[in-house]
Parts: sequence; structure tokens; C-alpha cells
Amino acid sequence: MSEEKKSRNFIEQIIEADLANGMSKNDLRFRFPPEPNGYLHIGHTKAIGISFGLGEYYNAPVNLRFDDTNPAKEEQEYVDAIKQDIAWLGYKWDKVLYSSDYFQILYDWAIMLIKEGKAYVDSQSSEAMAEQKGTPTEPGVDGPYRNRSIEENLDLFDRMKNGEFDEGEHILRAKIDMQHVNMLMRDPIMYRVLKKEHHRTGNNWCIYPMYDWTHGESDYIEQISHSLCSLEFKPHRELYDWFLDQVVDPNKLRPKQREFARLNLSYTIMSKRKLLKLVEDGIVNGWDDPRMPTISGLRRRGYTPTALRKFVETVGVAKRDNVIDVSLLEFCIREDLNKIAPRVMAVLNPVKLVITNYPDDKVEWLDAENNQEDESAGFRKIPFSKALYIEKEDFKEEASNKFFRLKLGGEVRLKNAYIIKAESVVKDSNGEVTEIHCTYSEDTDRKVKGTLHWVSIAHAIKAEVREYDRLFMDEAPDSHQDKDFMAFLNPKSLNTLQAFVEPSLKEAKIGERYQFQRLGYFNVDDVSTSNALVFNKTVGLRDTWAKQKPKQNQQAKPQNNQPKRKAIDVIKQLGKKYTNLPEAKQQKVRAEILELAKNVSYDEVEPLFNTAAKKVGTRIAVTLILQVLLKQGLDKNQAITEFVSKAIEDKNELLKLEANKL
RNA sequence: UGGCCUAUGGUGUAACUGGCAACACGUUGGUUUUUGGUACCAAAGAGUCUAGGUUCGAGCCCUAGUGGGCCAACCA
Repeated sequence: MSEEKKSRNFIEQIIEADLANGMSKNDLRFRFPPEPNGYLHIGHTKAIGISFGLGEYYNAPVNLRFDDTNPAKEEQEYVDAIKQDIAWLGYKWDKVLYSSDYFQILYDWAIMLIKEGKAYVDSQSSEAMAEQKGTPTEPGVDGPYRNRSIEENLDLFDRMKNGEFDEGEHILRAKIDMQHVNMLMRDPIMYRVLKKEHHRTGNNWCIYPMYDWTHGESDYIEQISHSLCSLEFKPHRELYDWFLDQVVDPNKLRPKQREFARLNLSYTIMSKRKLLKLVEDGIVNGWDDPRMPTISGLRRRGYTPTALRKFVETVGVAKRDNVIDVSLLEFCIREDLNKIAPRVMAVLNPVKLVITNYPDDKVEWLDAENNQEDESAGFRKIPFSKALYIEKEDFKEEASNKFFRLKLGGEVRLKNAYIIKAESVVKDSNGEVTEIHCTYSEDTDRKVKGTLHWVSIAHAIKAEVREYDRLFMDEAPDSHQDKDFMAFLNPKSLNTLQAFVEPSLKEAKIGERYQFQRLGYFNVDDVSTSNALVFNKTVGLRDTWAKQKPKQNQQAKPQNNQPKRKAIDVIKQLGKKYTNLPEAKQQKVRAEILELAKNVSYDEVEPLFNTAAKKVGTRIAVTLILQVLLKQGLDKNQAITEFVSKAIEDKNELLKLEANKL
């Protein structure tokens, strides 16, 4: 495998190191372990991309494991949705597994731990146990049941399992160390009594294992080589390893947990709990509302698997907290859609345009290219007639010559059709333009500045178009400790329009994606029917005109015509690297510094006399500046003399050399 | 009065493991264009949180500090 030298992220480097240390490639195995308590969101896409991506790269199996140890929150609906989302993204899992598959062996191992004196039944209230647990800065203390006999523990645990106790009466905990610096190691709970029906095991069990006891052991059972999760699980790693120590057969593979930073997207939230609240409060219309950052929401919005995969690949993998700008996501979807989406014409905010010199009853069916990015896409026919709709925004009675669209007396091209000239307008009693009267010319070869999209009124189809804006007004809505994320909701995140689309869209099918020319990318929504078309706006086109517009009104921004950097700063920068450069370049830089030094004052250099001894480069630069300044007639004061004499005694030859010139 | 993680242009990620800080997005110009799209070209923008240290040489190693994050659910 001689790929191009792509830089590898730290997880890939760990795997490469393991392989180099003798791990067989055949032992590589990964897993994606969602809890089926909600829908997957774009943050999960990163986790999915990492584990499944590794699987694809190394041709290693990846299990889809549902971490279903809490029957109170989990449902089959979520299992199905999660499978659908991963499959839609185009990833293939090896096996679908469930933590609940391992309830029996986990139970057997728990008995073993009790017998070894490494687990015990605690019978206190959760409050009492919390109290004994201490805090991050204070150690915990042992509880009264910590030294129960093995026989008693066995008996109690058996009766817990048999349903003899109510929830909260007893729990099983590992016996580790109540004084441990890591709070997770202070006798963590392994089992609790939960008299709830489980979506898969029904009522077979009334004790359920906790996450920590389950996760590592499940990885071990499945022989997962690298168990990758997000950073907040880092403190769990110690416990993960402790539990593994209790059961691992040294002849079998021992899983490794490694953690990466989760994905955050600006202007949205990434917490299942909070997303659930948006759904439950009716802020959005379900988990797949096109404004939701869920995979199903993005799918319904018109995003493609290609774009999402490209996105998480571009975002990279590291260990520092991050907030990724939505503009990157938008770039990814535009990039994909630009290549694959057929172009069509639709008018969202119509104004009537009449071509006065076009015959009343004439209709021409003109050829229109489907996608200039894709030659195989071919052409379609679109009807042209005397009365058209164009966008209100595309006409102004008067405008500067930076306005490339239609204005009175001005000419513009109608896409796929003729060049027209605006002659007059008809207005209503409010002064609103209701009709624009134009003349057309059949000479289409001329160059005109603007091109407008349009539809023929007689042939256009009405369609509902839903435009979406960000759900939150704040860049990081859930990062404020004093304000609830709900306070940042954008009241105008949904805008519904009655639009007119060209007749070729009559047969548009649910999910199909189009570019409405000059407007953006749209797809056919799930609720759309051939009688009542509904489109979602996936994302707008890049719009450099929209960016300019506000500038015209606002007083010219204080353009960041940043002053040229001060000479001294440039010198400092050059100096820093000085000793590091090859000789030829050093000469060049030296000359540069000497030149720049002419614009430096003594007051600017003086503070640099204190530069740390180690920063030889900077001190050389200072020496060079002094050479220039002295030549310009600066008097040698005491500070200079001191600096120079120190420099002459320095062990760095270059510095000595320059200093001696003074 | 703790432990762990982390710190590189506006954002995200790199830097062949110590040798002239790169790529993508974004931004700004320009060329092309029957989409103010796309494509192409170019530019600006960080000297790597601070202070020391090791080294001929540090973004990378060491020490201390500072900032940010995580850790006290019978959640995962």
C-alpha cells in the first residue's frame, strides 16, 4: 500500500505503531456503539467516519453495537433509525450486536468478582453513597457495607437478580479504592435494580449493568482492537482497564480505548437530550426536521452522504475542543450538488414581466441545458411566452451600474431565451411595481451584463418552497452557563413561500435535488405530491452580490487597510529564525534586516537588550540594527555597551562576529 | 484546593517525530462565464499562550505559569 504521503491523525498513528509492534492486521476490529435513545446527529457522523473509515482503510470489520443497558430510555424506534442513518451514509457494518447480548456473561463475571472479593452489594441510599464518594479534591470514605462477607454478597446479588428487591434498595459495586484520585475508581456501581421491560430482553432481567462494567467487557467479547470514543470518556479509561484486568485472557486480544475531540458546529447544538427537547416542545417538526443537525434532518434537507463524509474527513481528528464553522459544511454540500444537481428555473418572489413586442398567443419551447458541469445530463425544453415572472429583486427602476440586473432602459438576458429591455412599469396605488413592460430582441449573441431566470406564467407550476435559517442566533448556544440554550432560538428559522417553478418539475420525485438557478439547491420534500409540490432549500449559492449590497448602504467599512507592519516587528520575526537558516538565505535575511533597520528608532530597540540569552537570533538582529543606528550617528550609551560586551562573550559564533563589528 | 486532557492565521487540521510553519474553508482582488454560480489565477492573514531550560538548531523535548475543557447520575 503505497498511498501518497497523507499525514495521519493521531489515532491512525497509534494503529500504525501497534502494527509495527507486531499486531496483525487481521486483528484490527472496530465498533460504533450508540445508545438507542435518540437519533444520530452530525457529531455522530464524525465518530462513525472515524471507526468505519478505519475499517474501510484497513479492510477490517466494524461492528454496530447498540449500547442498550438502560431500558428506561431506549426504544426500538431509535435502533431502526440509527441503522438507516448509517446505511444511508454508505457504511457497512460487519455485525449488528447489542450489549444486552452479553447480560448473561456479564452476570457470570460479576459473580466471579464477588467471589474474588472484588465486588460487593451496597445497601445504602444513593444520597449516602454520594456523600461517601468525596469530591474531585477530597478523597471518599469506605461505606458500612464494604466488607460484607462473600457469602452474604452472593446471596444478596442472587436475590437482586431474582427480583426480591425494589429499585434503589441494593446495588452491586466494584471494590477498588474510595480514596482514588479518579472519582470513577471510587467503588463504581456495576449493577442496579431496574424493574423495566427491555426492548430486547423483555422481562428476563431486573438488574442491569452500568456503562463502565459493560463497555470494556463488550469490546473484549467482540475482540475490538481499538475502542474509539470521545474525549469526555478519558477518565473512564482507567476503569475500563481495571475491569478488563479482571477478565482478560492474556492469550487473547486486549482492547484499547482511545479518545478524540467531539465535533461541534457553530450555531447549533449537539446534545441528544437538548435535541429531544426541541422535538418534544414542538420547536421543530420531529427529529428529521430539515433544520435539525441530525443525520435524518440533513438528509431531508437535501444533504448527500458524499458531502457529509467529505465534511467529517475535512474536519480532521485531534484532541482539542473545536467549533467548526457551518460554512465548511455548506461548502461540502455545494461542492457535491454543483456536480450532480440538474439546473432548473424557479421564481420565489414573483413580479410580472410582459414582453410587449411578443405575439399574444405564441409559445416557444426552448432548449435548456440541464447541467453544464455534466455533459451527459443533456437538455430539456422550457416554454417561453409573452407573460413571465421574474424575481422582484431582479428589477429596479434605477440603479447604479454595479447592478447587473434589469432597470428601466437597461438590457438583460433571460436565461436560455432572449435579450430584453425594460421600457416602462405599471404601479399599484401604493407605488409598488406590479408589471414591467419590456421589448425583446432575437439577437442573442450580443453581450449583456446580466442574466435572469424566469418562468412563463401560463406554464409555471405552483410549489411550496421552505427556506431555512439557522436554528440558533448564537454561535455556541449551549456554552453559556448563565443562559439556557433555548434563549437563543431563532424565531425566523423557517420561511415558507409560494413559488412558481418551470413545468418540467411536474414529475419531480421525493428526494430529488435540483439547482434553482441563481438561487440555490433545493430538494423535493417527503410530504411533496405531484399535485402539491414541496421543496426544501438545502443551501443557497455562494452570493458575492449579496455580500456587496450591505456595504453600499453602510458607510464604507473601516477597511482593514492595516498599516504596514512596523520594521522592528518584521526584524524580530526574521531574527528569530536567523541562526536556523542555510547560509545563503542567512545572507539575504541579513541584508534585509540591515535595510529595515534604517526605519527603526533607538527607543524601539532598547527593550530588546533584555532578550533572553537563548534567543540568539533576536540578539543578532539587535546587533545588526545597532550597526545601522551607530552608523547613522547614534551615541554609544551604557546600555548599548553592556549589551555588546555580553554579545562578544557569547558562545554563538555568529553573534560574536556581528558584535565585534561594533 | 486535586487529577487528567489541551493550547499553531478568523475556523479546522498539518508540519516526514528537532531543520525556512503547510493544506482546506472563510476573506480580498482578478480572468473566464447565457447562473453575481462553477472553474482558474493571485493576495492578505499565524511565527506556534507566557517565562525559563536543553540544543549548533525547538511549534515539536524538559520545567513552571496562564487560559480553556473534562471529572462528584442507581445515564451513556
